[in-house]
This record gives sequence, structure tokens and C-alpha cells, in this order.
Amino acid sequence: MATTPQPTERRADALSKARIVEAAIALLDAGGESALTFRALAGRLATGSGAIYHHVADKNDLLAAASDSIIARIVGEAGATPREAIRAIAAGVFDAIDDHPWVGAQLHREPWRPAMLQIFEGVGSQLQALGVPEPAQFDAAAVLVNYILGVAVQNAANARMQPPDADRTALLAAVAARWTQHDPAEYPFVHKVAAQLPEHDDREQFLAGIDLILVGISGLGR
Amino acid sequence: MATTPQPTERRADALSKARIVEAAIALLDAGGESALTFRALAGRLATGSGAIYHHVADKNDLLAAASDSIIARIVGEAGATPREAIRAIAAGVFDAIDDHPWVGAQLHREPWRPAMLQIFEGVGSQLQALGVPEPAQFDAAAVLVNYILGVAVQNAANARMQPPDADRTALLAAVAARWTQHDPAEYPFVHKVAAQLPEHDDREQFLAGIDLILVGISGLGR
DNA sequence: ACCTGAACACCGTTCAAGT
DNA sequence: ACCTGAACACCGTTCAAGT
Repeated sequence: MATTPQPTERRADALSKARIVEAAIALLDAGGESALTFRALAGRLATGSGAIYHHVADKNDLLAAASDSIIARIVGEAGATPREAIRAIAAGVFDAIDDHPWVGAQLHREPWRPAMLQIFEGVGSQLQALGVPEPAQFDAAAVLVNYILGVAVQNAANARMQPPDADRTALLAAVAARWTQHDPAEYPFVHKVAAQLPEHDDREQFLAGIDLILVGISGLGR
Repeated sequence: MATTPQPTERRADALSKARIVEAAIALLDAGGESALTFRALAGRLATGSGAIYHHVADKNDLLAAASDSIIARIVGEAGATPREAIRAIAAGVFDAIDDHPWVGAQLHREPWRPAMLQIFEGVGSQLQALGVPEPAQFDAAAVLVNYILGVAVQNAANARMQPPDADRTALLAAVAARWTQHDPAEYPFVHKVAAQLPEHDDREQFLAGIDLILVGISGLGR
């Protein structure tokens, strides 16, 4: 009775949005999007499924918050030049999807979410530093962000088709094998590229695409 | 007894994959992705939900087949020049997503499906005609396809946030309003662009992006 | 061979009841 | 205020039974 507990004190294991998001990320990383259920989450947090709704609005809110949390870790990657800074942002998103494929499917929904805003702001501010004229900056940023997120979605879809431990070459070889099953007369270009698919480095190809777009952007202001 | 029915004759309303896909597209166009359920589909086709499984493997197969059906309609759009042909393919995909937003979320999964192959083949063959050197064709096609599909996913996500009859300007104004709710000091570029968002023509911007990437591609072979 | 539709094994979400 | 967990209103998918 000498010591009364401080009323603002909370149990160390009290629920919070941060703890819920952390547990959700663990489930998503371990088993993909289908592994995140409110029952599994409640089990991992040792609570009832209804308790989660006191901290997140619904499953969509939970997925978006988890995605924001992953992307927030990769911002602020500086570079010596604007071009290098844009490359660093792009590579950061690419690698984040590599580690957390389920994020790729979340980046587009609700474009006012921190994940989208941070990527757009990061790219756009570097375009200003690059000297892209004001009227062209919006178009230029839109091209880069749409390309970066498009590749993110593709990588997320690829990861969903394979067991989590499958390597990149095996996945690409499987896609190439499917491509060559079609009629070569109908898809000659697809057949030609299928041979290059398994051994190509898709991270390198992605960054080569960033460079190519930056070349096109540098021609905007002439 | 004079006339015996031909054994190969089928009832006019017999189930087939084509009829099922047609009904699925109607449900998806009317109510979005959540409107496509096997119960609703069975109701529209006046059959049992189990009967559908005699013609499609599962819901994923059905969504992919519906998406292939939409994209198949837009191929073969010729152009006077390779550059115009690539623009026509890109605009065709853009307009198809505008009419059928749910397609945008389907294009990336299973990249050996006709939808992906047709877009990739259409773009790639025009790059050959454009004179892009052989070693650079794969990279160049990948940039264009990833950009086209990235925008498609974004438009699909935007459509999902709004009632089906909402117009584009209202949607963009709503996004801009959300963007300006954030701290201008943290997101200066986002704030600047938010002012241009509602009145900008996103179809024009998309095609400007195609042109910009083609400029970058033309620099590949030097 | 194709169809029927009830049954099964799940979901997200709600809410009366507890602390 | 926060938590509990049964209950509700759905899903996709299966499968014995029909034609």
C-alpha cells in the first residue's frame, strides 16, 4: 500500500498498433498474404480476434500499415548525385519487395498512404535537384514511380507462384519453359527472349531501366 | 422416330468455358472484383455452383481467363510507324483498364498467360522494327511492359476506391485533398504536384511517359 | 459426361459479456 | 477502456446423388 501503481503504466505486453503490425509482418513474411488471418494474429498475440479491432480499422488498414512500415525503413538513402539518389530509392524498393514480396501488392492502393508519398517525394525532389524544368517534373516523377511500382508488383506476383525458398534462376527458368510452350510463329519475340530469361539479372535489368528513363527525362527540358 | 437427334448436338444454353467467362466479365464490370462469387455466377447461369468446376479449374483460372479475354480484343492495333504501334498497344491497355478496372490487378499473375504474352510480343516486335539492336531489345521491352502494367495496376486501384460512376476529376481531386493533408515541410514536392493533379489528363501523361521511354530506348544503340 | 446443391472448412467482422 | 471469444454472414471448393 506504500507504492501505488502509476495509472499511466501499461503492461509490457499490452496490445498496440505497433505490436499488431509487427506480428502481422512476421506472419506475412513466413507464409505470404494468405497466412495473415485475424485468428492466426490473435493466436500469436495471445488475445482474442476482436481485440485487434480496437487498434486497427480492418484488414485493409492492417495490410497498409504493415506495408508503410516496410517502406519507411528504406527512405532517406542519400546519394552523391541526384541520379544516384534516385537509383538508391529504386533499389531500396526492389530489395524491400525481395525480402517482403507481399508489400508489392499493397503499394498502389490508397495513394495518400505514407509508402506512396515517400517514394513520390523522394523521386520528385531529386528531379528538382537534377534540373528538370518545373512543368516537366510531374510527368517525369510519374513515369519513374509507375515503373518502380510496376516492377514491384511483378516481383510480388512472381514470388507468390513459388515456394518462399525457391531461388530466382529456378523461377525464371520455369517461366521461360512456359513461354516456349506457345507457338513460335505466333510469339517469335517471346521465344527469342525466353532463352535469355533464366540467366539474366533482373535487378540489373530493373536499374538499367531506371537509367534509360533518366536519359529520356534529361531530354525533356531542351 | 424418323429424325434422330444428332449426338454431337448440344443444347443452346449448355455450359461452356466461354459462356462462364462471359458471365464472369458481366459480374466483374457491374460490381467489381468482390461481385464475382461462384454463387452469383451460378445464379446468373441458372446452374449449380459445382457445375462451374467442370469448365474452369478454380477462381484464379476464371479471373485469368476473363482478363485474357479482355486483352485479346485490343491486340493487332497496327500503326504507320513502330512508335505509333507501341503507342496504340499502350493506349489499348490503358483504355481496356478504364472500361474493366478489375483487369489491372490480373495482368501480372502467371506471366505465361496470353494477356502478358500478347503485350510483350506486341511491344517487342515493334522494337525490332524500330531498329533497337538485338542485345538491348529485352531490356527495352521490359521497361515498356513494366511501365504499361504499372499504370494499369494504379488505375485499377484508383477505380476500386470510387463508385463505378465517379468521374476522373472527382477521383483526382479527392487524392489531391488527401495529399495536402500531410505536412508541407515533409512533402514539399507532393504538395506542389497536388495542385496540378485534379486538372491533369492522366491518359495524356501516360502516353507522354511512353514517348519519354522511347527517347531513352533510342539512345541504347548508339 | 455433365449437372445439382447441400455440406465442409474456412474467412472478416460484430457484439454481448466480462475485467 | 480494453479485452474475450462465440456468433453471424459470408466465402471457395468438394462430392454424393441424380440425369
